[in-house]
Amino acid sequence: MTARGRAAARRGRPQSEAATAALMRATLAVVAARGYHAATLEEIVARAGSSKPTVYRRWPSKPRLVADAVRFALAAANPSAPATGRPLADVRAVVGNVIHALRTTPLARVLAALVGAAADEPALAEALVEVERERRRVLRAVVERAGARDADLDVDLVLGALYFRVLMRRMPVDARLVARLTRRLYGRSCDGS
Amino acid sequence: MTARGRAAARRGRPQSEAATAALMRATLAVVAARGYHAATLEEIVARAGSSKPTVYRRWPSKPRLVADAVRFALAAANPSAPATGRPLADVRAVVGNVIHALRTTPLARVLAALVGAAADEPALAEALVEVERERRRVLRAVVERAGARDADLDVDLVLGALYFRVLMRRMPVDARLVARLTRRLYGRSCDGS
DNA sequence: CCATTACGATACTACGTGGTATCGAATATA
DNA sequence: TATATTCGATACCACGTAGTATCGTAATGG
Repeated sequence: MTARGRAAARRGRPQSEAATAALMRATLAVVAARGYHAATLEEIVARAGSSKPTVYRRWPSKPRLVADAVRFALAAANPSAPATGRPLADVRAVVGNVIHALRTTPLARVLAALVGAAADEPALAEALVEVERERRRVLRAVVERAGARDADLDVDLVLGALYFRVLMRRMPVDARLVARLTRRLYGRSCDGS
Repeated sequence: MTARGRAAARRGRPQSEAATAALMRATLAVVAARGYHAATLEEIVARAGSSKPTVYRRWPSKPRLVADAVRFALAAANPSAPATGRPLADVRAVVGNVIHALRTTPLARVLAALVGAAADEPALAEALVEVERERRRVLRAVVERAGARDADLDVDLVLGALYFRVLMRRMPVDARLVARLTRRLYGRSCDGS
């Protein structure tokens, strides 16, 4: 995704993986703080203790840099689905993971930036859909086991409610949403186990 | 919101309301087509058959222009809540209105642009929250009558699922979602009427 | 008819910023 | 040691565009 092909240990100085990781982190932080367009390469590079040429040796453009930074963030915040044998507990765990990521990482603000910039930059639209697909894959598995008749709809409901709060209402997500959501959708008065 | 105060019918040539409306429509169209940042005043003005000075006589900046354009769009697409006496029909009607607006107006793409730019431009964040509040006011009334225990949560679920599809999954909303949503949340197997 | 204000057209300024070129130093292979 | 490639620093260019200034003209009120 970033370095050039692993063709038999090339000659000169190798690319610094530390610099790459620092750039990913700095990109996320600056995009989260300023939004996509107001995030400047200058600030990203300064924060990473790196330089613009180092960026452009890895990524061909700003949108591609940001798109990879988003994938980098997701990989660290989307653990695979648990399977404890208690379906409701699994749902609560996954929903809790999403909420925790939205509360404690810059991912929420970064996604907001992506949603707006996706119209302009195809690379960002692609990254956005990938993020959604990965989240969906994990959540769908547990809501199916919880007895959902229309698992796709349930995923839209759960993720939708969470992102709606963050992106449109612009209010922090509350950890108690885990209980409210699971009770509403899989509570004792309806089906579910 | 745009013209100056109605202080005793001032002297010279009055501001053209036709030009104002044309600018609102053109702003919505261009922001929908290009996103917030790539939407240029030049293109908006050309499309409206107007000029930049005419814009800046009404709004002090681009974000304020776009913010008012969003309010303008919402006013045309958010009818007040019906009260037919049949709660489920009322819910279906309001959800159907939202879906219809998302399908047939540029509002969806405009909101996507707003979500991203809101981090940068306070005026857009304000407009975004206002749009959400108006939608919520209407929808909340009908879901309360439909017997929702936690009306705020239900509004988040319904609007969240719809906007989630549009903003993050980037797929068109389907008119059949009305039935799937209302059945899932207020269907016969649970409470509801 | 005169003063006032808005109109659309056009040219222009000011500024930010993505991206490139060029440096000397560092780190790798052969 | 020679060669290749990366590193961070810095300066620079090219470009787009928000916003302003200045036109001559059109529409209102006094």
